[in-house]
Amino acid sequence: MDLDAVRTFVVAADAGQFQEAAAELAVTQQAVSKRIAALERGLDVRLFTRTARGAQLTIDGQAFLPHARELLRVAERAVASVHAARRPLRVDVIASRSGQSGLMRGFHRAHPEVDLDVVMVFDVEAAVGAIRSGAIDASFRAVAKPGAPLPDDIESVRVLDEPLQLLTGPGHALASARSVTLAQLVGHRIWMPGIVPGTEWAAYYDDLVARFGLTIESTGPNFGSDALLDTVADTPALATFMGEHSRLVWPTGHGLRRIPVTDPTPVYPHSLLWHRDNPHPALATLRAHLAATPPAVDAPGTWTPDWVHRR
Amino acid sequence: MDLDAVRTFVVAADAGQFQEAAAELAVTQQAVSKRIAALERGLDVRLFTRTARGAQLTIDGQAFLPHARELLRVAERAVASVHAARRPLRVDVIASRSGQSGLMRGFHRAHPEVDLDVVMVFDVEAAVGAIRSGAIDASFRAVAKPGAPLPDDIESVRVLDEPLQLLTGPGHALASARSVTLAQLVGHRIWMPGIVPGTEWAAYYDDLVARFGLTIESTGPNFGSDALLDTVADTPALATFMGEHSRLVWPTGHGLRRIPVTDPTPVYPHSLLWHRDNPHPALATLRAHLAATPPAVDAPGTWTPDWVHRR
DNA sequence: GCCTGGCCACAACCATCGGTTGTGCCCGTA
DNA sequence: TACGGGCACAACCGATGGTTGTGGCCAGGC
Repeated sequence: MDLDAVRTFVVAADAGQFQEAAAELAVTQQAVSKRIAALERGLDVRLFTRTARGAQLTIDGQAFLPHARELLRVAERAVASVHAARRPLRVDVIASRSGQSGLMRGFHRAHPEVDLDVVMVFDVEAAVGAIRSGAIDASFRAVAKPGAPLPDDIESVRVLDEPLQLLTGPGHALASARSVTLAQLVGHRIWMPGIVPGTEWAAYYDDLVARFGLTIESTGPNFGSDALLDTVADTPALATFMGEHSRLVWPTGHGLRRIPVTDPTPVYPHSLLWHRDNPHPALATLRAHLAATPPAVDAPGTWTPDWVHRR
Repeated sequence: MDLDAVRTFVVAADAGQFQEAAAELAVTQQAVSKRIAALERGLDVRLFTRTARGAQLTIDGQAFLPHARELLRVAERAVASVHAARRPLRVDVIASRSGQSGLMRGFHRAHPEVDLDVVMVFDVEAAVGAIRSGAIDASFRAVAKPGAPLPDDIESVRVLDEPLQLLTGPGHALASARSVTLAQLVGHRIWMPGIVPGTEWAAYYDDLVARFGLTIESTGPNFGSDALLDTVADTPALATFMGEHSRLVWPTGHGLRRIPVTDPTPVYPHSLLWHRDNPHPALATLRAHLAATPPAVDAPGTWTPDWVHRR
């Protein structure tokens, strides 16, 4: 299937004849004829009945036409998604299934007319670089990590404090607890593979460890959340942290438990970052939406690192 | 933009390297490299960063990826729409904006999972032929026209009586009437361009004329409903009939009036036609849906031609 | 009833494209 | 430092898709 052939088909169907379609496409009538013939050969179906006064759609052609138009629409949007001018709002998130994705879903429900592209860059440093270069329009990140304040041209606002929960298998010592305090976690092994030193998320957990004396291991390669959950479920001595709003593919029959953490509740501080001069209209819409659904940040009984930007 | 290149892009993005993508696509690594390079050239953007250990998506590549997947999905559905096996349910309607379209919208709301293709064939005779050949699965038509009973292998059921309304411009003698009787219409000129002798809709209006002594002119070419509405709006001596449920693009500022017709109310009898042996599962769903929303047909005070199939 | 005009398909020809093989460069690792 | 894995470039070649030229078919007019 060739998109040029599909476009030719649509034009010919609208024109009702190959000749006019050829003129519109600035090719010869014979070229149109060959394109349509090739499309028909590829689909193994007749799309037009050729008459002396033009070409008329067959029933199959009629059925195919709206799909062809849709195909061209989607192709156009695909091209637009990588073209700087009038492209969808491009937002970076820390993980596709983590807390800010909920915010984005809410935004999409409230403003379905806004086109969105979601990407993931490495860390807040890369995000800031991408925002400054115009590669992305906004980023949900924790800011700023120690010793690296945000540049002047990057603005940010706290939008969500996401409580961390303890995730354990059924055999874990704390598996049956309704909730646990941070003090209770001292001495337990908490496993979070994939933490990369130097990133803002690593800094967050470093601070958490230093402040409350926890034991967090980030050894071993990160094989994805499925493998992580499998391991935690099968290893009574291991637990892990997980954002309250994260939507994982929840394995059934593993007996996994999500346990709230209290006294205080560690919360991951998501901020929205954007460039001061970014003119994308949808960025203003997103900011207005987030401002209109005021987040509960720095609530009593919650903990964030000292270096987190306050409102 | 070449769909093969898009497919290659998706496979390479999933694989994380060109080599593996090449194996999966049964081409050489060099071919993959060239396809991706061509796609990047066409989009004027870099989609991968090439490393010694594979190829990684750029931010643009990440943004493009879901659009590429969507593109392939739509292409697949487009191909399926003309392939006999497991294609969408293909339904013929008499006009895209007439009454049965409302039924189809209701069906689509109730069963959004059912894929539909809507086509228009010439008349009930062509529809029966298309149903018997398998070109379409069902048809909304008035059956049967005089002297042409339905063949045994075609089944039908009345699904909707659509009242006809009078459509006039603001200067028409009946423009301010709340309703009109058929007897009142005698002597008025009713213009319905595009009626083709020999079709079932022509037979319907022929019967209407013969029974109530109306004057219906079908002279002149049919330039579409827009032109019809324009003419009716500007010509005080002209009116036309229109189905109560038809959804036209309603021109504003023309002062067009829709006036119910009574004593009796002429109704257009839509039936669903299908082939006795058609195994398409969605056809059963459609029939069940229509049966579950029982139509009011042959209601008191309505008129249909004698030759219309009764329940 | 024949001629004419409009429209599409087939044939021949040719440039471009997209595939292959062969090879070189780069980078992470033993 | 040598090695291996992965990607890009070059040369080559068949397939593809464009063009021009031509013929057939059908509808409408003389």
